[in-house]
Formats: sequence, C-alpha cells, structure tokens
Amino acid sequence: MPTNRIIDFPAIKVACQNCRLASLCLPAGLDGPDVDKLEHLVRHPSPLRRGEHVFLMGDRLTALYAVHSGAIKTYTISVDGVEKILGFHLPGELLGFDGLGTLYHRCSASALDTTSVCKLPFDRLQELADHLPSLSHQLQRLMSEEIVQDHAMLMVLSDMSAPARVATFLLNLSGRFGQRGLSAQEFHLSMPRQDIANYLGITLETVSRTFRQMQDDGLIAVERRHVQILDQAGLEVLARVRTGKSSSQVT
Amino acid sequence: MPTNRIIDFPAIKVACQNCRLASLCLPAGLDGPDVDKLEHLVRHPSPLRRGEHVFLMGDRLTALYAVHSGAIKTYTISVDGVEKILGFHLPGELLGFDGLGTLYHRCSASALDTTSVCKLPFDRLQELADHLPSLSHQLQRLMSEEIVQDHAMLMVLSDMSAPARVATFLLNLSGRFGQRGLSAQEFHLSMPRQDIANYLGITLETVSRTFRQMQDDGLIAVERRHVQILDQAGLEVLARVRTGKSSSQVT
DNA sequence: CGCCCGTTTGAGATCGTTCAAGCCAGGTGG
DNA sequence: CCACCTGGCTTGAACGATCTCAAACGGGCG
Repeated sequence: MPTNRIIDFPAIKVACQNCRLASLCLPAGLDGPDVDKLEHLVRHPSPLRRGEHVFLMGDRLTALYAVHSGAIKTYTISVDGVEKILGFHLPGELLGFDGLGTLYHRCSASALDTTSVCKLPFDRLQELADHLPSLSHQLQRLMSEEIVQDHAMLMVLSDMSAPARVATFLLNLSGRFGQRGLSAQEFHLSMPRQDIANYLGITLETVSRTFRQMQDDGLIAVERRHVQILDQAGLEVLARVRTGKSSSQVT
Repeated sequence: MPTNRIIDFPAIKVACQNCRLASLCLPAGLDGPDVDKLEHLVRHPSPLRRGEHVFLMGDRLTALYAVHSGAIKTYTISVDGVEKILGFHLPGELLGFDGLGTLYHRCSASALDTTSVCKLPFDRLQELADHLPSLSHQLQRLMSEEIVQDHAMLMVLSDMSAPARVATFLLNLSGRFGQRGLSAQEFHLSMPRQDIANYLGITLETVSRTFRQMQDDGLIAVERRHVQILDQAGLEVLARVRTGKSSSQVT
C-alpha cells in the first residue's frame, strides 16, 4: 500500500468548539469549559477509505468514535458466517457503545465512503466522565437513544411489509440528513443495495423492486445511489402498512 | 378494587446485600460499602398482579426498576395502535434505560405474573452515581449489555426462520433461568403464545405449530405453559437455520 | 355446569424469496 | 478513443414459508 502523500491534513483543525455537529454529538449539553476538556483528549486519525475498518468485532475497546464526515456501517458476523448490518452512522453519531459491557467490541465498523472519525480514548474519556457528571450524563443519554433506536428497528423488522421498511428507511435517512443541515429531499445513498437489504431484513431484489414501485407511484425519484423524495406524506402513509401478523391491536 | 389485607409484607426484608440476584443486578461490581449506599435508596413497592404496569410509555421517568421476582414484559404501541413486545425481563434485570435520553419512558412495562420490583428513584440514583464512579460504570455496563441484546434480537428478526426463532427463544430463556439457579431444562412460560409470537415477529399459530413440530422431533416437551428441553444440542442446530435472504456470506 | 379465553389444528392465499438473465456505468487496456 | 470487462443493479417467473381465516378443543373460573 503506497503512502499517499499528495494530500496533507495538518492544516485542517477539527475542533469540537466550532464543529457544526457538536449539538448532535458528545459535546451536546456540556458547558464551554467542559467541551474544552473533552476536546483535549480527542484524536483525529487520518481518513478511512471505503471498506476500511474503524474497529473489528473482538478487538479490545480502546476508544469510542464519533463520525466526523462520511458514513460508517456497523455489523456483526454470526457463528455461521452471515453478516448482519446493525446500523448506518452519519456525521455526529457515536460508535462503540456495545463494547462498554465487556470492553471488547461486539460488532465491526467499516467505512462506506471516505470517512473521517474523531477518536475518544476510552480510559481518558472515562476518567474525565468520572469528574464531570454532565459528560457522564451525556454518554448515558446517547446510549439510551441508541437503545430507543434499536427498539424502533425491532419494530421495523418484526412488523413491517417490505415497502414500509424501505419507506421508513428513506424517511429516517432524510430526517437525519436534514438535522445535519443537508437536504432532506435529495441525498446520496452511500451504501449498496445489498447493505440496505441486509439492514432491512429483505433481499436486494426486493429493495430494487420497491424503489421502482415507489418511483412509478411518484413517491421518489431514484437513480442508482441518488434519491429524491417527491412525496414525503405518501412515504409516511406507506411506512404504516404493516404485515399484519395478527398483532394485537390496541384500540 | 378491594385492598388485599390478607397478606402483609413488612416482615419480608429485601436487601441487596443478601439478594441472590445481586451478581446479575445493579450491585454487581460494587464494593460492600457502595452496595450499602445503593441499598438505602431502593424502594420496594407492593407486588404487582398480572397485567399491572410498572410504568407507561410517556410517563415521566422517576425511577429505574429491577425485577425482584416474577416477570415483566416491555412493549411499545405504534402510532397505529399495534403492540410490539421489546423484551421479557426476569429477576435481576433492570428496566427503564430507554427513558434516560428524554427522561420520559419510551415503552411500557407490565407484569406477566405476580411480580415484585425494586424501585431506584432516578434523582437519587444519579446523584449517587455522580459520586461513585463504580456505580456509574455499572450502569454503563448494563446499558451496553442491553444494546448487545437488542442487536442479537435484530439478527433474530431479520435473518431467522420461524423454527430458528423459537429455538433461539427457548435456549435464551433456558440460559437465563439457569443463571438464576433455576432449572435450565424445565421451566414455565409466563407469557401467552400471542406474546411469544409478537416478540419473535411471527404469528401465534406459527409458534404453536413450531412447538408441536419440536415435540414431534423429540427436541422438547411442551404442555401449555410448561416446557422441558430434551435435546439442547438439537435446538442449537435448529437455531442456526436461517431464512437465507441472500445475506452476504463471509467465508 | 357452562362460558370464555388461550391454544391447537387445518387448508388456502400471499408476499417475498429464489434462481436466472440482462442491463448499465465506470474503469482498464489496447 | 473505443472495446471490453466487471460489479452493482434491475427485471422476470416460479416456488415456498408463513400468514390468514376458520373451526374445534380444553382448562379454569364464576
């Protein structure tokens, strides 16, 4: 692997203080001076290329990571070698919480695109959190939100028809892009169809067919990785179509 | 609702110090004196009857709860009124982590059987944790483990055939009963078929048929709520039968 | 004793998968 | 600059696991 010396990054100063994502990330809810302390322990490894890993399942947990730019997928490999994608992570989101129990990573994380991350060495982060309740609480909040997200995903996977899953996925991405100041109507999918399918618990053919159907219905315009949301309300209706499964209805 | 005064509980002193479940619960990893401090804030509400709630989705989070005896289910109701069961909680397990982000409960929790819980008032718990890093870390660990569990469930729901789901469910319960010093081979299902089905993302008819098939295959003996595991290895094999779904195989 | 609810069992319908072929864009080499 | 090749994506047709609908069963409780 030749060392790429054409681009040099030292000039780019990434600081939580002036990061547009601070309100979505770990600094949220911290006082200025506390953000300063947090910032002193953040490291900025050189950007990852597509497919490179942030950490691998089984690695000792040495740090938590925040996505700074690009996109990351987290996934596990089951005993029989099947990959299951657990989530896609956009700028401002933290990775690694599932390793805090055992201090070993329980899933792998790899870049979907050229991606830069902020590294938060765990020992030092923990030490700081022990002295800053506000930081400790913020970590707690973020973990809690991950649990809530996972619960939402459980609902998607157990209850929803394929079109509802895809609609939910697009709306979720759209909302997250919007939060980050990007267009919520038009965006780029950094993951292949296979990964979307895996994440949603359906096949890539079904994803493809569903995209087409949505396009024919005028809900979206999709061209390979480029997606445009034409009828958000329509998607929201579609997202509510359950499979049924005789789930107990509470009226 | 008549007040039941036949049984009186004051004589029953529930203390973390001599609770058989301490090693699975919040006191795990705390020093003796710290357990003592924790114990001073624990409250013991009178037992819940089947169907009674520990908390409701939308309630302000005032406490975390540990199951002391019995069993609890947590579930959400989606906008269109469909119930989705997120988990079953056995003695020693904590509830409420999903409310730490917003300070409102994001799911409901109800008793599957007569159940007693230990109530941990949140303000006081947080305050104590701010001064006891070991408690804070233990909370962190438990939340992390919940995330890991949810991830395992995502895998079950997106990848597995109905028989594999049921087998996984039985093995999971079996293991948890074993950890608690109960029989891992023979146990009681405190939840109806409908709830098992809902939790596993299949229909109650499929659960019923799968139980029958497993019984015919000599893997289990099942009689209504009573289950006996006859061939654990066989169940483990069954639990690995995926639906396929063209998931990327990593060999 | 009889009702009711949870459960079992059966037969047909359906959604999504499977398998298979073709397409398109981007990169490579002539 | 173009032909070719590759990998990701699309499209089609048939199959099958699981759902749906429906009916019967049985244990527990009033």
